[in-house]
Amino acid sequence: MKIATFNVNSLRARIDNVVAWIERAEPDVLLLQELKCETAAFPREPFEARGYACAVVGQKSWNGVAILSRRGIDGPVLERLPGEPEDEQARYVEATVAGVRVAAIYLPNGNPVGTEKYPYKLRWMARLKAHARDLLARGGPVALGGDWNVIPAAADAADPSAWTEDALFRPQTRRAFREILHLGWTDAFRAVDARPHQFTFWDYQARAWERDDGIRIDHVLLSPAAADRIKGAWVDRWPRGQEKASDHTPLVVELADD
DNA sequence: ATGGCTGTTCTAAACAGA
Repeated sequence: MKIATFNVNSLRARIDNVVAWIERAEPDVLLLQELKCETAAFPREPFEARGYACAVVGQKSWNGVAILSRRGIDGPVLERLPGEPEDEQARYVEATVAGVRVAAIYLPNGNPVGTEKYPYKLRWMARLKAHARDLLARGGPVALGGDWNVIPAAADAADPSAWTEDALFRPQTRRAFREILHLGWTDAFRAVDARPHQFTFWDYQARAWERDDGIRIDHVLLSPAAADRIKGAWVDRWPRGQEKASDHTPLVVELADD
């Protein structure tokens, strides 16, 4: 089963790119972030026509996440991360696909540090940690995939010195990410690929893509029962080189079928 | 560097992203 995560930076602006990539890569499950559209405006037709069921949590203008699956979607569908009921931002959706519990997450960016945005990011990570512990307690295969907005280590940035005070790389951010890993999760990409500088995001500015000046911030974390089934994990750089590309590119994780 | 791009939007001399 191929599970992919892709921050599309507006699905309506990117629909041709996303459909072209699906036809090329044929993921079984696609976790989308930054839909930038309301749930009712989600373009289901091109996906359903290709056999994908859709679980969508959208929001006007910003955020928005979805799970697309060509192996069906089973409930219960969880449409928000527990722990802060007043949080209205569309950043979490979780459902079951072929016996695997999968979540699409869009973790807050947190910049600029020094505003309310950074504490919100840290609270969101604490909520995710608590929920990740509950998910592990169930014992089954789980994949938490998405735009984590975390650079885990210096090897995950072309120029780590440029990110030292950034919300994506501050020690507090990396510590919160490690706390989740240490519950028993596996960074699927790092489990199979030790090479530095394997990026999933390149800024639109300053010819960052052409200079390979990127960061690795899109991740799939696997529970032990899922990690035992890893067949491969790779970054697919093809979409980032296309016209009208998102600033992110997909990460794909392949799990052995039961 | 109040820089650099790209998207959505109360079409902005704005705001957010990362």
